[in-house]
Amino acid sequence: MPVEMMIRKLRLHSELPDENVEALRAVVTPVKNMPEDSLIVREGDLSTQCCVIMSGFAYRSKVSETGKRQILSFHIAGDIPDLQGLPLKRMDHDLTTLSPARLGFINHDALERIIESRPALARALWRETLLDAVLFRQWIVNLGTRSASGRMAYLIGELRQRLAAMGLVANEQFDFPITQSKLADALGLSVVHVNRVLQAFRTEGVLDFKRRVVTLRDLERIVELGGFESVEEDGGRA
Amino acid sequence: MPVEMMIRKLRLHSELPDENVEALRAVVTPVKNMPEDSLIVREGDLSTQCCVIMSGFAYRSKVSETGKRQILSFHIAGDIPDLQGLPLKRMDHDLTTLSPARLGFINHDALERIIESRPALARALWRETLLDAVLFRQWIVNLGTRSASGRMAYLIGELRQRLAAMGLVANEQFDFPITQSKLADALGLSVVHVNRVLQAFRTEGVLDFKRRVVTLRDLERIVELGGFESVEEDGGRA
DNA sequence: CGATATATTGACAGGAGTCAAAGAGGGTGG
DNA sequence: CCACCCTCTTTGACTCCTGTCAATATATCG
Repeated sequence: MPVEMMIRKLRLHSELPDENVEALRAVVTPVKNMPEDSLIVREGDLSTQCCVIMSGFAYRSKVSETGKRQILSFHIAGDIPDLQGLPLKRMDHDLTTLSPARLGFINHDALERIIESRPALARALWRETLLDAVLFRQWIVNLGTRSASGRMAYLIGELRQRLAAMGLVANEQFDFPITQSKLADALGLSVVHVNRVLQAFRTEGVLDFKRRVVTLRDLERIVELGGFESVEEDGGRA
Repeated sequence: MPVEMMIRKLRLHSELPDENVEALRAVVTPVKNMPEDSLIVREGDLSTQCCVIMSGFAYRSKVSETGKRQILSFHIAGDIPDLQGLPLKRMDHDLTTLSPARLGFINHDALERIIESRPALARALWRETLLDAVLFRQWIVNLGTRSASGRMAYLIGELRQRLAAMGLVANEQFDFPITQSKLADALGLSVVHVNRVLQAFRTEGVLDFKRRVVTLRDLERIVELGGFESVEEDGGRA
């Protein structure tokens, strides 16, 4: 049951009665398989449903008027990357698969109906969209205050933590099928420089980024370089 | 009635019955005057109330482990900059006054009580927190894709638009009492370079940043430099 | 009118971008 | 099974935007 990832993540952040969880589970439509680089929703679209990542990766991005694409965030199994579309409707960015992915969908009308009578669920979803914003703020700090290698280390560190919470890290190694060009778009760097940073990490034994798989060789250094600090340990719960 | 700014902003983004607005107005406590550079809430705090800016400016910031402070956003009259504290409770960043400011406060318990029976209001607040996230995403694009002057132009352009929506821009001129050092922290640049950019803008007749007041001399250029595009014209309404 | 914060300048250094070309990998079709 | 192609990665040379350091000028304020 791949919906479990989503449930797991929600319950990591909010207390939820079983009944609410069941109601939510019931409105997730059958899974759809999508190849990599498929646009799920486009900036400007009016959303009528939101998507649940069952497996694989997705990313949100925007292109600035300068023509450069900025990747805003990466999403993993369990995430609902366009949940904010429920209240906002109009998408302010694109959502694309990074790898082949299995997606579930939740129709907005159906979701509205079930949260109407379930305040705890409504609140949990609100919190979920705000935890998203927490990551954006951290990303701003990352872009604004760190050097190229620091940014890269931070990205890997954050990803590792989120994947670990979903049980997707084994032996300090995880799947992350991304090109250096997309890394560059996420970090606000040039492809060439991303390559240089990765090379350095490899030769210095910090981490290895081969064949869609990241291997963390010196977690200590990564945490240090990325100035990474643990987040959402309690999901901000009171 | 300085609460009107907040009401005005909410209604710009969401349809709200008069009754809801009255209920909301009723829970805003009397205004408190704060001098500039006063910390309103600190990272790590558990919020029990949220604040409404009646007049003046505030900013949200985080310090990265490198010791550098990153300013995440600026807030103006009408904003509720820590609204996300209602569902999240634990603050992930600081909130500080940029200028002397008049603030109102809304107790969380009181707010919970009034939104419990007013779904439209609850939804409006949810949307408000998400519009905040829209701005964060744009800021990520700004930091990740633009040059120093582009970032500066974008900041000014965004601020102008938000101030204009609150009726705080006259003759392409508005109050913005900030030091170059804080601008640097917001833009991810050094103070020296911020100074250079501002100098250039001044001599090229793009804009003037004197004595806490910004004068836009060539809006065309600013929009062009900042690649600024209009947002929240409809607040994302369906 | 000092005292302190802020703004401004100049010289210099260096991280990251750009350009261009060469390798590697991974598919695909014959 | 190999040749070919296309995308992605890697390298090297060179440029330049932005940071750093340090000194000076200007504001602001009690």
